[in-house]
Amino acid sequence: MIRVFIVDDHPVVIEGIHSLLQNEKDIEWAGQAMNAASCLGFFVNHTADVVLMDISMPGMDGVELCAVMQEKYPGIFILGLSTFNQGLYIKKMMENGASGYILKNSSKEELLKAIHTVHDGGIFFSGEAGEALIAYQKSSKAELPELSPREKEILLLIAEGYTNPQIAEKIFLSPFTVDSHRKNLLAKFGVKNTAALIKMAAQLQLL
Amino acid sequence: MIRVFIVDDHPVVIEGIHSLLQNEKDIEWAGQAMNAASCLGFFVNHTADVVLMDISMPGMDGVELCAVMQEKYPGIFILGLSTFNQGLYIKKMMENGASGYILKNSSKEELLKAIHTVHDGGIFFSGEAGEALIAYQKSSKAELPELSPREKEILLLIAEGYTNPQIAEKIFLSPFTVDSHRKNLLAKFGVKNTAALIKMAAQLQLL
DNA sequence: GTAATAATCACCTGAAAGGGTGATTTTAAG
DNA sequence: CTTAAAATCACCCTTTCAGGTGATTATTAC
Repeated sequence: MIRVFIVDDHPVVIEGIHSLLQNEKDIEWAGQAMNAASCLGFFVNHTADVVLMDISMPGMDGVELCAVMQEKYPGIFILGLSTFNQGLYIKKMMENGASGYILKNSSKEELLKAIHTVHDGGIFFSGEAGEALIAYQKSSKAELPELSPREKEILLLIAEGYTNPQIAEKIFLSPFTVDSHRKNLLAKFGVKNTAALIKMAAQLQLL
Repeated sequence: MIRVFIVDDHPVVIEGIHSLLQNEKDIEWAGQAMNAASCLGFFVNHTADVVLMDISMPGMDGVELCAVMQEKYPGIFILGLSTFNQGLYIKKMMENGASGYILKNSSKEELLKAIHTVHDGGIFFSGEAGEALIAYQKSSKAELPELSPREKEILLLIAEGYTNPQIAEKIFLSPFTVDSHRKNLLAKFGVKNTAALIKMAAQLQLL
């Protein structure tokens, strides 16, 4: 018997998964939560075997919650859950100890398979999620670069449309310095002009 | 008796809404579809009163499908459905004839209220959706500019990091022409350099 | 304390972008 | 058929960007 708990801020999704799982003999509905706090509250006095966790929630998101849960309850398997097929998120979830990732547009069969696989200690990726992850890793060795505070600041100003001289005036620096930071940004992102820089920054949610 | 049909590519969502509505006496489940084509197929021989329509689907998306449905079956009320609270989409759905918009993280009560309101010929916005719409209209006079196919094409290439000469070579145009398009893009977006252009394009999901 | 990183400043050069103006040619829509 | 919009091409000039190289001064980590 696998006790399944779900954290998702969409009642429709909770209801949908509940409904899909309710006739499964080897699956027991442990409970549900609509945000990270109420999830953590639940596990103070209860437990579960597999937690289905939405990636995007108000307040603490799935990525963070995943890390906290794994630290406190390392025996619980976490299965990421999202409508998006965003490689970056999948990667972050996995780095934080999730055992798999499944998209909400998966079939009932796929959902069950994911739960069983994860419960048995395996790793599960729904087809599209796997593709998204691979596509992500291919498309961007991206590895969002480590930016210094100054670089982040200047990146934002560049994105706003300010030129080097304008930025220099704005934050009281030499235009040469601003230009150095700008060039470092290009180097760190591995791109060769501002257009590509801003595009990547946007995709990495840095803006 | 209100016959409700749903179009959504997420089985979990279909199941969830089905489950939420199945005990409502004045609501009848007309059917479901997981994409635009199968939805249009259904309405050839059947009908419904209210259609819950996901905004983001593979192939034709909700915005387009909404327009097609409204043209063919003007008597059917359409209620937009999404996990996102993106003002831009809400606006487009409404422009294409939807009668309202509701987020998937709404409660059962809100869902029922939305269905009834729309069925009675009213307009319904779930709280957050309304806020998102207002926030969108405030934040960006953005009004995503109408771009010609050529402009879209060149915008993408600029975002990829290609320079005017490179783009010219790639699509067999004079560099002067590419530059003209580029300047038109800056004008249409109301920005003064590439950085701001790409940032806006990214925010408007044009990349 | 010392090594590594961040932050700062400087200059040279050529390429690219941005502002302005104007024009011809398709193509689509009425 | 006519009008509007899109697409095409051209050249002026100034600013900004990008590549390369090198250097000094905090700040932080070990």
